Amino acid sequence: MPDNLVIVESPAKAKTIQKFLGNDYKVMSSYGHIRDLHKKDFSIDIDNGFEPIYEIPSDKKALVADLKKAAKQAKTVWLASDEDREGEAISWHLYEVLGLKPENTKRIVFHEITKPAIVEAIKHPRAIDINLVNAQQARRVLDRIVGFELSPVLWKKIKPALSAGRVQSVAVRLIAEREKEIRNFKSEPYYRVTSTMQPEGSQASVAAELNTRLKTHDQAVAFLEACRTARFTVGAVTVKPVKKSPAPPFTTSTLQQEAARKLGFSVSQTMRVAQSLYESGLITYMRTDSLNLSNLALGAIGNEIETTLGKQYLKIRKYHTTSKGAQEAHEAIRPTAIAHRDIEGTAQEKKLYNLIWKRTIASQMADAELERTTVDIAVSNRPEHFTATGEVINFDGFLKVYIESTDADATPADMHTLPPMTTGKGMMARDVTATQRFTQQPARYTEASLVRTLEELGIGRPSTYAPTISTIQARGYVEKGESKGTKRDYEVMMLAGDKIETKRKSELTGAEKGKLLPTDVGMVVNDFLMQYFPSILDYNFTAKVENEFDEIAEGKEVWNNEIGKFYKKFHPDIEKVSALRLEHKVGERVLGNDPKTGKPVSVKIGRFGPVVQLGSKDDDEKPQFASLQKDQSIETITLADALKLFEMPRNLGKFEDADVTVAIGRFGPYVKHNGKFVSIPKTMSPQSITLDEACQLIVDKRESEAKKVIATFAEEPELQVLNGRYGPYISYKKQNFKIPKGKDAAQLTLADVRAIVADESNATKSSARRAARAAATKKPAATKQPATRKKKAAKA
DNA sequence: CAGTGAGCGAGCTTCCGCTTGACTT
Repeated sequence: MPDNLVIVESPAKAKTIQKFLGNDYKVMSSYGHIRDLHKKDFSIDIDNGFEPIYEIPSDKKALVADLKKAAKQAKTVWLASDEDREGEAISWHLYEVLGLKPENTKRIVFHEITKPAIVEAIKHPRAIDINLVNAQQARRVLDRIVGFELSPVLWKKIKPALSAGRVQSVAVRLIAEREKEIRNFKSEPYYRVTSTMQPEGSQASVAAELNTRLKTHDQAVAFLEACRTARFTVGAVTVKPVKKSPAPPFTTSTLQQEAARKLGFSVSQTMRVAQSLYESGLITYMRTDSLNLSNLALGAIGNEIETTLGKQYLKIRKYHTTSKGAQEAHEAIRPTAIAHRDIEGTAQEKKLYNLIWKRTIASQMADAELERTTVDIAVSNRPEHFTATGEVINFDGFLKVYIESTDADATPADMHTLPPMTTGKGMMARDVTATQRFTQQPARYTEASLVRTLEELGIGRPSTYAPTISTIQARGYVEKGESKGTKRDYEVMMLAGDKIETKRKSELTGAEKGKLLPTDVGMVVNDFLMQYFPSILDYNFTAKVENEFDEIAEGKEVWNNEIGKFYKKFHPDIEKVSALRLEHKVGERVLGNDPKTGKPVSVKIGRFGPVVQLGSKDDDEKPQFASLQKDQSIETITLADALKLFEMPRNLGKFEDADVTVAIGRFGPYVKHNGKFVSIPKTMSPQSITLDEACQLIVDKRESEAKKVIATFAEEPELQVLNGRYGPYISYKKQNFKIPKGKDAAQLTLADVRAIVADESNATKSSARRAARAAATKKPAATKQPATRKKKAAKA
């Protein structure tokens, strides 16, 4: 047993450091925090200075026992967790739990996993910084107080199992407020005027645009009329050098953004792939807010650029973070060996690695030098003028390797040159076009753009961006989905030759895919929290408490006092709001009265989501309830639409002596007959479907069911060849397998099928399991009702 | 992807940050 025990946070890191330190050291990992507040209890002694009550979670007990044993055998224990608030606390918990002694415990830190950095760190040990630890305890206790006092208020006033917290509630607020902006947005039309011109005596064509937008149809027509007889002359020609600089190397949030834009990865997908690259030793740590690259890495990158591209492409740069609250315990995300351009791995791993490689290289490359030419073209009978621009790259610099993407809809940087034009030269307009455009509504958040905004606000940490997005979906506050656009007409007027031609065209506007949309529950919870707890939802709340944590870390404030001050203000609000007696349920909207019965109709959040209610609970008769459909919302539903929901279930009549009923279930409208269900296709509506149509659906379903089983085998009842929506497949113990191309499903023998199952399960085991896991974590977000979902999960 | 289909008076639910692992009834 070596004399020295080194404890780091991550096992992959431990492996690397073990190599650097050799046999005199044993390097182990704590796997993050080893101790925390109890999972289920409040675990804060309010009356006793907010003393936290810690426990070692059951899944960490074996690990802690191992660490304890190793610590006993070592002469010196080196606590090498990260140099930030959380890392310091991890070291402190280790010190306490392992029963270490000051004389044989050393605290060391490094910001990069390189041999020189580790060796240097060993030379400069220090003691645990208890002020920094206390700042972490304050952070932990504050989050627990906010989360565990606020959430029960929501259970009581809105719906069980909801949650609120310093980070997630602000994330929901951003999405909810953006949606309100969009709902209130009034699009204004305007006219954009473009022209294809050609210098006199030349065949070259020049794309030019008018320097102002025209407001109305009449103004656009008047302008085109003027152009009919106008002369066009080149005015000022300006040539300006333009420099472009590369983007800094990746942090967690910029990696998530670029992987979303360039590769279409979700935030959690990016982290999963990055984790596997990290574990294979291919990239540095993937949860970081640092832009720093180690000197060792800079040397290697410089060498790579110089030898493959040439010295003129090299420019070593030091980037400094500007993001709020960055703790910079690691390096930026980079390849561990820059000479490796390509790696072995899955397609996703290759793509993500390639992205990281390019970004890292580009960050140390020379600026691109461009020349931008702007030509003004005067219109003889109008004050406005056209402008044509051209761009030439004189030196491509970093553009040779990497161009950062933007969120704006793909507008490729159209690099083009202009033909020679000098002041005074005449221009011919081949055509002049006025196109009606509309001011654009604000864009909804994507996962990645939400992460960017949270980071800008200093809310959340690299390790929590992906989990936060999962949480707000799992709670049903937000859904990832498409918003159907609306069709909009616009006009295009074109002057060609002597004629002005007007065309009407139409486009789809506001259609978005993969965007984060607030649900009714999300909206109601946000409104509620904004009304009663605005200080917690304040975008600056985190920044403010971070300042206090900094004071604690510097030893200027005592953490218990700071939490005490907060609690004194916060807790009475909780008491007050819990005791409120509200006339209507939170978020309830009264739509009017049912014309038939005169009873009131209202919409609100029920136990299982948004419902419409007919009648009041004070009536003699019990009120009737019906769930809102997926595309309906509490805020926008009309009385007429709400009343329609009560028409379900409808009894259409009898078929083969059994009732045929129509209803709307979790997965849309369906026909029920004799205990069997058939989905109603989108082309029909549950309100208008006839008995004949319904019977047809039932018969069709029977037919496809009959065709479903292609082959079964007496020897293996669980093995079947079935006909699915996407063609024939093999089903075996709840798993499905593709049938290889070129084989006739009906002709397969038992041996064939067994071979396919054996082969497929061997070949795709890891990826299939990974996919299953992804689906399992994703599902809760997609379905609407938590209660039924849980039952299912338990069964499965 | 391979098939699902309710209830609105049981119970329990929840935070943020560190880190990876993964029973077979």
